[in-house]
Amino acid sequence: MKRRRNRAAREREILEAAERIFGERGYQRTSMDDVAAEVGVSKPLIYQYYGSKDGLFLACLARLRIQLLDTVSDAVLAAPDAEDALYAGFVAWFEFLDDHPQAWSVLIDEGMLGMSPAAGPAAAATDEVRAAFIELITAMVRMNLAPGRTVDEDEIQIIAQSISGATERLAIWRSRIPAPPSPAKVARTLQDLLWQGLHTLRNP
Amino acid sequence: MKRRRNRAAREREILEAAERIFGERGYQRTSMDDVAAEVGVSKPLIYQYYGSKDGLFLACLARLRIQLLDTVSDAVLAAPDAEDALYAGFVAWFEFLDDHPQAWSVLIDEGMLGMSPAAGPAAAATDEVRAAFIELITAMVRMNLAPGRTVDEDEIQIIAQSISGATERLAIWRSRIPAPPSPAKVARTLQDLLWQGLHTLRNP
DNA sequence: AGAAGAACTTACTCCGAGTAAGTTACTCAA
DNA sequence: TTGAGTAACTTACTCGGAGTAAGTTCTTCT
Repeated sequence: MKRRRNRAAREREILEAAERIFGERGYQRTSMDDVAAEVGVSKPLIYQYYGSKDGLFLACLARLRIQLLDTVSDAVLAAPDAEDALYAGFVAWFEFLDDHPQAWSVLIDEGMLGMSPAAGPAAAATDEVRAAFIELITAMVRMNLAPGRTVDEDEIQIIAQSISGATERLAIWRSRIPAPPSPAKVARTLQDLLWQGLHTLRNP
Repeated sequence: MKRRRNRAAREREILEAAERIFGERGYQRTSMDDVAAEVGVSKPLIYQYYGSKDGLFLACLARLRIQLLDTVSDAVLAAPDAEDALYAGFVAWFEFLDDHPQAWSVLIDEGMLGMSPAAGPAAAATDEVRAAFIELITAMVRMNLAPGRTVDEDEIQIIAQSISGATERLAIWRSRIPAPPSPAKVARTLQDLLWQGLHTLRNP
């Protein structure tokens, strides 16, 4: 006869198992029965706590998102100036993903880059994660822009979206090749690529 | 009593219906029965011709990929110099996607950006599409690099991946906002952002 | 002790991918 | 022009996984 636990503890236990299994097999290949079996609990209990498969996945995503966003934000805020902030943000991003490979799997597996507009509630939450990053990037872009220049909102958005897309794709690329360049190397190349442009944007 | 058609004609008919329905509802929300009903044929026939849902989706993707890649390649090759090639490629990319919204849906809905590493055969084919673009971008990056500078392979890859990611994310962003900036505007901003950096990359 | 509610399970339904085994229309050789 | 052979097509399933109805058992608190 198995010992019962209170709800909060069980939820945590389920979440940890889900994070691990989603990380290993991806969203599609993970069944709720798998998670239930891993925790040693029956499926309906998970439904009671998380509502649906999407709900469970979202809960995993939320945790990881907070960790990642905090890590990057902290690095950015700790930087002495605008140029360093951008670089530090890049480094923090790639290092976090190196250090949390399973987190990464969850984030990309139709969590972060499965940007499918019509692919269920998970996609919506994913957009929320990304929106937070875009906001952070937008702030940095503003700080980095040539002083005294007027640059319109569209341009800032275009740049922020580009940087977001670039870092996401780079992360995926790095995770799939045998000997990826170091976070510092990637961050520096990105920095070199963008720095000049950010300071010399023509007016519209 | 329904008229039978030969295989090639039927395959084309199925492919067109699939492209439309996948475009409207996305991969997940489309069932093989839906497609079969749309064509007015039974499900096993589709399985006979395309093997699986992934197979059908892949076939759609292949067609679209060829169109998109051709369009962008043509624009790039027609440009008079390296700087224009990059710009022309960007414009062609965004214009194509504006003109083929349903194609676009298929491409991103875990087709192009549903980059899920473990999300089935479709993901693998998607990588193939992207690889072709990366190759094209790599060639352009080489042409655009500061003459006389030695830049290592890693750096070129990093830059190409960044540009690929940036354009993909920009495409998604544009498709989701009410009044997106014109292809020309986006292309020019990207060009301005990258041009300086490409020509002043430090050596490693 | 025993009532009340939280934690948990059994035993389903339903839907969609994929398939086995057959049936019907077309075609071409005699 | 007919019937053998084959390509086109269908009916009627299986199977697995998401989600649920209706309970049962443990725990706590008076």
